[in-house]
This record gives sequence, structure tokens and C-alpha cells, in this order.
Amino acid sequence: MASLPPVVVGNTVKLDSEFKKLSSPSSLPFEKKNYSTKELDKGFDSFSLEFREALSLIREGNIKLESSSYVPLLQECIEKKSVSRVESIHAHIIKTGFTEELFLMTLLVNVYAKCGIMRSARTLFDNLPQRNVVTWTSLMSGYVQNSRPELAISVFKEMLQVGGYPTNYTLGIVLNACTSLSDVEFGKQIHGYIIKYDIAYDASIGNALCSLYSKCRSLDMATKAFWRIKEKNVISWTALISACGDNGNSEMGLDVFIQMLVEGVEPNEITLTSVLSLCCTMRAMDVGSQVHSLSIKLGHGFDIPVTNSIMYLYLKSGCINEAKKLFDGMNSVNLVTWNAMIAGYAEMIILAKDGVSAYLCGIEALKIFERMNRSDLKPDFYTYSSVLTICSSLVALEQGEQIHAQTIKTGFLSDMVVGTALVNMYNKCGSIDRSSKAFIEMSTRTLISWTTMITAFAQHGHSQQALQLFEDMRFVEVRPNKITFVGVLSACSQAGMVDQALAYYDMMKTDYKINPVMDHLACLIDMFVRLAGRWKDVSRVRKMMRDEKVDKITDWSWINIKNKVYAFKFGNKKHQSDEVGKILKDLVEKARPLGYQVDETNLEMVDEEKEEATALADAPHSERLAVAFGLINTSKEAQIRVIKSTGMCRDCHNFMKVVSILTSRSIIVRDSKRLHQFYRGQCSCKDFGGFV
DNA sequence: CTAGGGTTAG
Repeated sequence: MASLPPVVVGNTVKLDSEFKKLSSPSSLPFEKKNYSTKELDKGFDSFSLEFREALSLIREGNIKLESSSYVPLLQECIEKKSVSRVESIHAHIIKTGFTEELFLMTLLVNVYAKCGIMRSARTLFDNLPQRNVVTWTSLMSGYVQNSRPELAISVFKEMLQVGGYPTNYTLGIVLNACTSLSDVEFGKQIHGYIIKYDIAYDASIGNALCSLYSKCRSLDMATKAFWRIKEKNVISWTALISACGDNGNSEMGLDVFIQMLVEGVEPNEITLTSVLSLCCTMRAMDVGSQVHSLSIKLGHGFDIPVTNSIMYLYLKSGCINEAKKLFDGMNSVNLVTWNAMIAGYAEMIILAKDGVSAYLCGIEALKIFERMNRSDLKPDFYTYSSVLTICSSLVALEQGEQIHAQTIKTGFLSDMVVGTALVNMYNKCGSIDRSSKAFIEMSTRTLISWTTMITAFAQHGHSQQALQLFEDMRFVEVRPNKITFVGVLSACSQAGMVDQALAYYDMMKTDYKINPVMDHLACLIDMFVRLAGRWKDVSRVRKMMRDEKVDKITDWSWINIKNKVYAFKFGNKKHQSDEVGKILKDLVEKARPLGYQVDETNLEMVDEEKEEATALADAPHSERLAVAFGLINTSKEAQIRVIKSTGMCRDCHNFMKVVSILTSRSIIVRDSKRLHQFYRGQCSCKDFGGFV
């Protein structure tokens, strides 16, 4: 950065004459139109009373019209984010001839930027006969705010090229652009420049440096940047609190917040949102409620982001009723509110104590999604990723397909996260073909996309494809992580590829320096148990589980037919006499000649287990009931998709294989461990189901 | 004129 010119703080820069040649002025967008007063008035209909009164005073000449007369009017445009109002006022300014006022033009650039129309801001800027550093800075700030940080930096370079001098404000904005771009290198050069030219280390620079270093995962540097600020403002404190949260140190964030209160700095709604986000990470319901009360006390109780955060905290902590109350009480909501509700219910699927409530949470989330679709706010990529994931949990293929169509229509499928969620959804719903099609159609893939697809192939027993894909991923130089290796090892394990598994295990530790976790070891152990066939050990583990009184999860299964959920519980006697029971008995009879019997040749069962197995005919495991119900209530060729709260047992697994032959149906059972797709007497898990 | 925040995928 040695080529940067020296800095004069607060200097107004005269552009050199060369620059005027560089930008060829074209006409202002409003110049050619000949506005009549009537037309102007029409544009003002929606303005506030004060605004219209002020304007008529100006028009009638009752107050002396100065460039500053427009300031409050333009401020109202920012508040209301009203594009039409800015354009009307701009037209008015052109008519009254105040376009020569640099201050007013600069403000106008700002207002256009704040209203999100950078094209007009840029056109206006390009046609100005003169600019000062504030004009340049305003344009840059507009680009940062409108998610075009790269343009902010190019404007900055343009400014330096024509001999402009940046101020500390300008440099703060450039640093923020670097933060958005994660361009730490350029950010550090700017920092070096600030030190070299001894630029005043004020809040605009300190805050920006704090965020920059937070973004590049250096909480230490961010903290130092904060403490160097002599006159810390509320934004400085907020920046540090967010930095703590972003770098996984929520406890420190809370400490900083307390310190801020002790120093008598009043938090604003953004501070409160950041603090609530920390509470959410920590699941700190107690602190969260206090912050909630504080928010109300400080008059931010109706702030949408604040309410969204507290709502999300409730949802993450399992307080669904409180969250719902909050949601119902909001007089206005935004997209994030809907997304938080949907993602929150998705979270409840994981938190739920039993399978029924988990399933109902998923259904509830899809209902909220439907309500959202009917509202005036439309789903975005956050929404689509969440609902696709919910469809995965519910094995809700039909809903998933509809959402797939919706993502194509709205263009959100091009989002990598949505694409990955779609790959996962088709996989979890048992369609590996459509899963891999969705993967192939992705224009860009992330580590998670690759991992999802590899895991999908492994889950479906396509070990070769899983491993091939892993090599493809390495070829395009995407670095695998520990979850990728879980997929890879389970692929090897299922195919019985002992040597390869060990080689990949070694690769993980040596080449990628990834420490093994339980899941990796479990894959290896599974593999050895399978090739050696040490079923006696399996029995022993089961006995241990009983003796240790390991809580048994209730065995529930659900089936979703025409958007209605039907739940079945193990041991429900009611089905002994109804149609479900009848069809089950019938199937068991027909299954015998095909080699199915309640007899475990592989397992050396203890008596208790034998009894349990024999009793199955009278008290069938829940998935049998759900599958039987599905057979009765769906069309002849339809695929049956069942979700089960616990792991399948070997006996039911054998039974389902035979049922898939007898009925010529494809049957999917998603148990707590994996997905089983039964078709023509085979299961996609290749009998490697980790049966308990 | 400047600055800070909440919600998605394995």
C-alpha cells in the first residue's frame, strides 16, 4: 500500500481536472422530464402530513427555499425506504435548481443508497460536476450496505487514482467491505496504512477493525482493536459482543455485555439481539428472559429482530408454547420470523422426548410453511433449506417433491444449501436416483454437498459409488472432514472392504490430521463383527443394556397418507382384531413358505429373547402395523414409507424383505439408525442394519 | 455522510 497518498483527516478533496475527462456525463435520469406541479403533487400523496405541509410552504414561497430545506424530507424517505418519494424530491430539486449544491447531492446519493437503489446513486454520482470525500464515501457505504462490497473497494481505488484523500470514515467503510468479502489481506494493508500515517484511531476505525478480526477468527485481535478505542460507543460494545458469539465464546460475550451495563452504556436493539443470540447458543433461558425483560423496559419489546431472537431462544430451549404466544402476539413479522418458527419446530424434532411429538413438530412446521406461503412474505433459501430438511425427517416425499418444484419456480434451487438439502431429502425419502440427479445438477458443490452424496450412496449400500465420489471430491481438491470420513468408512464397512477401510482410516489421521471419533470406530467395529460373525457378543451387549436398565425408547411408527399422520405403538392389542391385524397374520402365513420364520439361526438367543421373538406374532413391532396400514390404504403400486422411533430388529427386517416380494411393493422403513428400502426381497442396507 | 444484529444444508 505504499502507493497510497498521505491522509488528511476530514479534508475536503478537490478533484483534479483529469478526472472530469474520465467520466463522460450523460443526462440525469430526471433531467429530460418536464414535471408539472400536478405530477409532483401526485407523487406526494402518500407522504406524511408534516412532509406535505413543509413542501407546500416551500412551493408557496412562505419559507425561504434553501438546500437544507430538503434535509428533513429526504430523511423521511430513508425512514420509509420510499423509492418514489426520493425520485419525486430529486425531481423537485432539479426544478428548483439546487443541483449545484454538493452537500445536497451527496445526501441524495446517500438516500438512494439507503433505499437500495444503487443504480440511481451511481448515475447521480457519475454525473456530478464535483465531488468531495464525503460523496465518495457515501457511494462506497451504499455498496457495502447493498451487499456489493467488491464495488465499494473498486470505488475506493478509483478515488485514490484521481487523487482523493480518504478520511477515517472512508477507511472504516473500506475495512467493512474487506470484512464482508473476508479479504483479510487487504484489510490488514489498510490497517497498516492507518498505523503508518498515524490516522486517528476513532470508533469508526476501531469498530471496523474489531469486526474484521472477528471475521478472520481472531477474537484476540478483535478484543485488542476494541480496547484501543478511547471513546467507545454502543456500536463498539455491540461489535465486540458479536465477535465473541461468532468465535464461539458466548460466556465472554455475556461478560462484555455486563461490563457495558456497568459502564452505563445503554444497549440498543441491535445489542439486545446480539446478546439474545449468545443466550440462544448457550441455551441460557434464565439470562435470556432477563434480557427479554430489559428489552421491554428499554422500549424495544416490539422490535422485530429482538422478538425473533427471543422467540428462537424459546424454540431452541423447547419452550414451544412461549414461542407460539410470542409469535401470535407480534403485530408485524418479517421473513426471519417465519423462518425462525419453521427452523424452531425443526429443532423440536430433535429435542422431542418421544417420537410422536417429534413427528407432530415436523407436521406443525410444514403447516407454518403453508401459512407463510399464503402470507405476503415469500419463502427464501433459509425457508426452503429448513422445510426440505423437515421433509427428510418425516420421509415426506410428496411434500418434498412439491417444495422441489417450488424451488425451481422461484429460482432458489441454485442456492447451494437448498441444493444440498434437496439431495438429502431425496436420499432420506429413499430415492437415491433422484438424489444423485439433484447432486449432478448442482452448479457448485460445497464440502457438505459432497459429504451428503457420499453418505447417501453409503446408506443405500452403493459402496463403490460412494468411494468413487470421494475420489472425485479429492480430485477437485475439496478437503474432506470427519463427517465425510464417516460416510467413506461406512461404505467400506458395508462392502466388507477391510483393507480399504484401514487405508482410509490412516489417510484421515495422517494426510488430513483428523482425529477419529466414535462414529469412525463404530464403522470399523461393525465391520469386524460382521466378517467374524460374533453374534454372541451382540447378545451380551443386549443383556448388558437390560441389566443397566438403559431407558428403552418407546417403539412408535408413523405413516403419512394424504397429508395425514397415522401413528402406531408397539403392543397395541386393538390391532389383533382389526383389518391391520388380519393382514399381518395373513402375511406371516404366506411368508413361511418363502423361508421366513420366527427363528434366529444367527443369534444365540437367551430365553427371554426367544419369548420376545415368538410374541411378535401377537404384539408386533410398530413398523409392521404401520406397513400393514399402508398396504390397506394406498394404491396397489404405491411405495410405503414408514418412520420408526427405534432401531429395527432382525426379525422384522427379514419379515419386511419377504413382504416386499409378496406385495410387489417398495417399502421404506426409516429407523433410528438408517434407512431400509425393501424391494424384491432385498434391503438397501444389505442386511447391515446395526440390529439391536 | 460513517459504524453493529437475528434465520438455512451432511
